[in-house]
Amino acid sequence: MPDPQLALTARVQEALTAAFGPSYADTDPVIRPSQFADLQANVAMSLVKPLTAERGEKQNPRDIANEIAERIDKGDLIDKVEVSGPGFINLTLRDGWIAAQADGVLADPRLGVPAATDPQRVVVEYSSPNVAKEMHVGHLRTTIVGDSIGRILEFLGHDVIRDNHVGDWGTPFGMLIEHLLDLGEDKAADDDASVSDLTAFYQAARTKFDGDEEFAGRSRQRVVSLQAGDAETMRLWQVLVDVSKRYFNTVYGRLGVTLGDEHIKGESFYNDLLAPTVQELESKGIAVVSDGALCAFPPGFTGREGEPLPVIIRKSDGGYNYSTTDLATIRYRVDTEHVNRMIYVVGAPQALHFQMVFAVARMAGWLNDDVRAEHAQIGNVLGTDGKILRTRAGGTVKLAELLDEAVERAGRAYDDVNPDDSAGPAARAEIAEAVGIGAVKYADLSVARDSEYIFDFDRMISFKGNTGPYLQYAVARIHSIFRKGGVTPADATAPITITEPAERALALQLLSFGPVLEQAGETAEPHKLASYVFAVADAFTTFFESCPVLKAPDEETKQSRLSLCAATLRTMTTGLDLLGVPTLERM
RNA sequence: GCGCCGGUAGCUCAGCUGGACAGAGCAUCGGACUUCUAAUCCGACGGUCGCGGGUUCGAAUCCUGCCCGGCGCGCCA
Repeated sequence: MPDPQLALTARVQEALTAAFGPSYADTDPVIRPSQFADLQANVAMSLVKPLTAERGEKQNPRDIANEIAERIDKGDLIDKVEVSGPGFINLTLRDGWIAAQADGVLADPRLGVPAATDPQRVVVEYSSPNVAKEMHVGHLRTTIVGDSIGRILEFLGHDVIRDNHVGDWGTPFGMLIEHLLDLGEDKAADDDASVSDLTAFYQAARTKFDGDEEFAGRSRQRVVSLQAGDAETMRLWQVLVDVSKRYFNTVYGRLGVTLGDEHIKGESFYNDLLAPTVQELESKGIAVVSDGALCAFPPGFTGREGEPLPVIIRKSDGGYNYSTTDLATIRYRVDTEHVNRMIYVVGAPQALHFQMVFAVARMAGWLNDDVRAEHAQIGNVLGTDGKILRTRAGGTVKLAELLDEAVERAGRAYDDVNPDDSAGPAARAEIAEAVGIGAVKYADLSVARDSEYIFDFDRMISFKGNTGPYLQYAVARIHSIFRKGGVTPADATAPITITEPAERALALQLLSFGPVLEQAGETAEPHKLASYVFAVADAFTTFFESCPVLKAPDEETKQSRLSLCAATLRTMTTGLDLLGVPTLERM
């Protein structure tokens, strides 16, 4: 158990029992980070009331703190116990304990992160682009954040089902298929520009649909054929899907995202499940007809005039919509995939939609306390002007172009630092790619996912401060030490000893990887992991400046520091990998 | 009207399982390269935590009422 907070909690609880009796055995000692020690126990103040009642006279928090403090068994865990202020108990850990725990981290393939005791099957739904549409910045965050959530939960030992809920069904496909026919479908099949520029393709279809009655009519007819499963229509539909999949995979590959074809379960997948889902809702009395549409009215949701707000599950024309699909999806995941948790990594504007769909799913009994669904809200991406990010021309920013620019900027930054290009163009290209992509991803992952965030190239690729490049650089410097020293990180297994404050701070930092990951997984918030990796890098650079490794004063110190470097390296690379940020051996 | 997100240092953001003087990065200013990568490090400066009540020994954090910005709200997804 390398987690200092847990270790101290147990130790202080023993003291609480010793001081006040077994009824206090489960009292939370409220161990928190401290500015005056490693950690502090804040329990004394909150015990004033119960102890006053119990003892019949007014108790003083400082006295209570002293009663606890003098009963704390320091053992090999605690170095110092001090009571200060109104009743804070400051706790300083023993250097030897920290070192021993760091040794444990180094020796553990899981870096001291315990595997989940109650592994869950969890669906992470993310990215979810639309077929026949280009991916834009809006997809960036859901893709990157969702991927990291999946990686984190998987590392924690959960059974993660990645789910790319692509928009590959519904009314738009009538016009898309007709437009494809007008262009000549053979053009699409072999990657022709007419479809590879998906945005233009989609917009052209849209324009025709809005302006050409004959085309619009054909399109509506085509939707009916599609819903009916007409073979020729399905074939054309498949052409569009295949082109789009190839395109998605190009973007995913470049982003280093773990999504593949096997994770695609688009809206079309649930087509056959829509009718049975609706039927079940009807038979359970949840769905009723209103204004010709079949609706469910979850309690507590009202519209503009205070009237009950419906979830429409079958339109008055008999067709289904996205609420129907989402409900069928939940039902499928519960009945067939037997999941415990569903995480929807989707934009914040859809909050109301998901609240209502989840409410209906609870009414239907598909969701309950053991089967949870949560909307991991993703805030909008803004430009430096604070408005929704757009190109100068006012269009949506294409993801592929954005990544190109990031890599280009990273390349230029590399040139500034390394003007003679001594490592050669291949190395330059590799570094620029990793730094550019890593910068974009880290910038996205380092802010809380539900807040809007301002996309600013200059900041994310500035190589200073809390950025991807800074972290990659810290990793590269550790690699450099091993290269120069002629040893590999795997060879560093000597025990860690602590003599310098920077060593102590770094080793202590390494012990928190597990608790941080657990928290990030619980709340589906990768930015907590990002903050942690930055803190490790920060502790490392301080160590790097003040504690020479290869030129350490003696051999034992050198070996110890190599071990510390190795543990740091693995913690950082693992942490960055769970964020999906690439690392480099040199840069 | 209802719902969601935000309002914390000049800028970008953490902190919000309540805890001791509110943190980081950038920017600004001042230092550090015969030493393992200076794409670095050390230091200084900088804040009515949107506003008012309430709960508490203690509130940026919890409750409540407002204000400001953004977004969403019957048959598009």
